Amino acid sequence: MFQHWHPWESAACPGIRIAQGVRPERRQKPYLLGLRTHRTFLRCGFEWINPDGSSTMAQAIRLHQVSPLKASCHQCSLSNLCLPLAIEENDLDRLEDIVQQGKIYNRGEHIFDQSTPVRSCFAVKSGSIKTSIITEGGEEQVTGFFMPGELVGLDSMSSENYACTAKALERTSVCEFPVDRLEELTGKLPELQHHMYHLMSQEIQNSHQLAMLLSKNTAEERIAALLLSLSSRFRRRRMSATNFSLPMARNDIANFLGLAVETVSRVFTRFQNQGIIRARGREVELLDVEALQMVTRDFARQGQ
Amino acid sequence: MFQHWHPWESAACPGIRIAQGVRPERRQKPYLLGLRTHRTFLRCGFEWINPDGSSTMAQAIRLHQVSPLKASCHQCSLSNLCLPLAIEENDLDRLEDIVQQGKIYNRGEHIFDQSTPVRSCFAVKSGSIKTSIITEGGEEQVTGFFMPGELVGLDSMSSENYACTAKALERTSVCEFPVDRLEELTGKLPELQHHMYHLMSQEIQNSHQLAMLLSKNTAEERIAALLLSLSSRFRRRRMSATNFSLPMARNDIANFLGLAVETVSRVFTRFQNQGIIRARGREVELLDVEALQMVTRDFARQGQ
DNA sequence: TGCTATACTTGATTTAAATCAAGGTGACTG
DNA sequence: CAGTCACCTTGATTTAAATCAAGTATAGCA
Repeated sequence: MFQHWHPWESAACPGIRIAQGVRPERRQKPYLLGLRTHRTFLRCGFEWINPDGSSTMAQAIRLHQVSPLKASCHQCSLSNLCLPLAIEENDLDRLEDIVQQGKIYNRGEHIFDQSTPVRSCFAVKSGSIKTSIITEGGEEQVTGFFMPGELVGLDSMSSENYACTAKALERTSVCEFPVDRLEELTGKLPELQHHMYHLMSQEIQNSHQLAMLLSKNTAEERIAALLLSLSSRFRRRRMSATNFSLPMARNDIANFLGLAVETVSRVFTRFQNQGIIRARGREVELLDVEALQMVTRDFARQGQ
Repeated sequence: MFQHWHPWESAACPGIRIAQGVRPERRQKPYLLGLRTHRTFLRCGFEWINPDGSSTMAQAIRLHQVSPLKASCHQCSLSNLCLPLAIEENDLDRLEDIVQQGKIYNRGEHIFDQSTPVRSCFAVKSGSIKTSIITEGGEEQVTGFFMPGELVGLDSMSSENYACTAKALERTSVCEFPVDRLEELTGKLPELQHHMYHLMSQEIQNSHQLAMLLSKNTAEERIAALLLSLSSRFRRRRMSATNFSLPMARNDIANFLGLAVETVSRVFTRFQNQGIIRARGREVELLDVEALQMVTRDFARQGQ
């Protein structure tokens, strides 16, 4: 059920800072609210919301290392996952003409920021990225995690401004596709256009699956689903499906799945005690994939 | 924050039937679970999952009334909301060539069914539609409500099978756009292609907003947000923004927002007691829009 | 006009998960 | 190598919302 799953996220987001002495009112009957992950006020990447409501810009320190090499989708090991997937060998040159390859971002750096003008969408070449949207109040909702070969920024295609912020979870290199040129090209290559439509509809489906998970599933089910999603995505990339390193912090998992960090931690421990997984920090080993699948499906079973 | 909001749904879904004597296990410590809306087992439209796990097909009784008139986007009152919005007057003929206009569905009828081959996407001409996805277990998650001028089926563009089921919430007429011909046309009309990308990215954003709502907001906040979304969409259609009739049942609202029906009912009552709205059945009057906006934003405020 | 089914409401009780609190762990730094 | 900081874990308590239960409207229909 959750096989085809793109969204996932992570990042020991170093930009996060807790505002001091701020007590957001959430409930009708105020109850001393701490500043929980789940509803964390944070530096928005492009601006920092101060406790008094004012905001100050924070300069993003980026490292735009444009590779001297010409883009070469021909040789890319991800060509069967990424956009080249949809293109004939002979048309690949035309994609290479528009792609800017080799930008590298360090952990925590922003690939693009919410509410800034859209220029490009990006394919992950190595590393991983999380995307999140941030409300006026400074609350964050992680909307997805992206692995090599996946396209980031589809939610902003043909919009004025980016709808989300994309942040590198680790040292990450990306290929950049300027949207206007990409649109132009898809107008000429029907297969590429078809693929873009497909990717975008896929993205909608993923997001609906996430909504479903958030609205109907328990903490255990959500986390099991995420682990399985990661597992299958690692497998597709020829990496171990049972032994991997989470690119994201518990914090990000919690935010993505609509849980508190503590809950995520507890579920990990519970799964560990049940012998379903072994986890030490971000290192995870899935010991019993079937059991995990049972957890995600349990709720869908009728009766016994 | 929730101004640009498409998803919404409804429908006094007459297909819903409660399976007898079935007690799905959801919790670790089983607790006599009833068959709640929130996790309702229902006839999937195309098949009915029996308590014993078997399934029987249910024949959809449709009414394909193809209008004798040729499609005329030129005269359509929705041309400033629908696809024609993106097309030059002179190119409109080409859109009219591919659109099949005038199919009418009665309340509860399916426009298309999840897991059946994709043929077309649909624009609502009058009436309203809800889309939902259904799991193996027969659980439903409403993913969106669609009003006149909005496009249904974008989550299935360029896919093999429909990713969701679309159901008429009331007597509804639609225009049908065969996907293959639409793709072909967008290859020739760059503005139309741009618009399609835009609509689809919009759809992704909507879905992310929904995920955010589900994961971070209280019942009151969710319902206030939905009411405001409906309000603004009615306004855009030149209808009263404060006095309207909900096209969907409480049931659908609950499902869409990840709540139990009882909770929806209680919040409606609470809002009414506070003088924010007046509601009698599906008839709703927004008495204090500002107050509603406060509710949705409250959580986003820092401190007092 | 009453019958029936579905939709909606209200109240009492239970629960999963959030919150608060206070630890531990581990990596980097001066 | 002690100090710092971010991240993670565990326990006790609280809470919003679900569940269960039992109504009351409302609409369609014979």
